Amino acid sequence: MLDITEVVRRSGVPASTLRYYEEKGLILSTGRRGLKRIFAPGILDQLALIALGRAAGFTLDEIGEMFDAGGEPSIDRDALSAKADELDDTIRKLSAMRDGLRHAAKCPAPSHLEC
Amino acid sequence: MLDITEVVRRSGVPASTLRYYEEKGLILSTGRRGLKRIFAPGILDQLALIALGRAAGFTLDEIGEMFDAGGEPSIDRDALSAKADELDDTIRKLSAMRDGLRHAAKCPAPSHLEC
DNA sequence: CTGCAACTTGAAGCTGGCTTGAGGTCAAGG
DNA sequence: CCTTGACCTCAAGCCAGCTTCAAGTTGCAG
Repeated sequence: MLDITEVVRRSGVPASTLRYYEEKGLILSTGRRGLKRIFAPGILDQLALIALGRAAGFTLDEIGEMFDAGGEPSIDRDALSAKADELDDTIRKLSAMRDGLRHAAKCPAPSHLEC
Repeated sequence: MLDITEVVRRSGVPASTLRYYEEKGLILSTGRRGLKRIFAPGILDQLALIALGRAAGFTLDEIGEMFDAGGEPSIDRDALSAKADELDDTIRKLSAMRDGLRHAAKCPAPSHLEC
């Protein structure tokens, strides 16, 4: 069991954000020591997952639909695989962009037109 | 040459957004017909590029640094390849997440713990 | 020449995702 | 037992990225 200070230290996520996520129902604190929130160790993976989802362009609400407050994937398998497909699409586009950038970075032609 | 109405129709990007992008210096209108902005045909690719960048998690300002208002990649090749590396990293993470989602969607175990 | 629909501008407003601030509460050290 | 300081709550504020609104042009149909 980790108190909030420890979670902040280990995850790098600010306490204000943890409270905000809890309020939104994305995470769950398992109790209090005095005033301080206490979290289960799994919170760390869960926060990593949320960060990942954000990087993937999902909103907090969408992430909330994909995983319950305990970090378990949603029961709605269809929704999950739809999100996976969305991700696949995003990944393909980003790969194209990355290749484009790398080419632009290397290509010695003064203007891109001359390639 | 396309007038703004045509650009809206073909790109799906609202006029208000086009004006906003122009104000920010991300795109350039090449003139006016009466009041109406006129754009070069390349604007369509450029808008696609901006959408891509946004999906990749770049801010409008970052996108503005990667490409000039004409849509040509920035001269700063180091910056471009740095962005490409960032993208690579993002892509790796998203792939991991996609695989996780797909697994969760398929795995028949009642709880994820039992895998 | 008149009307009017479609554009224009500039400013204000909205949403998502947090952060900040004022004022309160607790537990641990001295 | 009392101070201290880290946490608490609740409300307000902030930034990015747009959208909306009021009021003003303009080209074109009739």
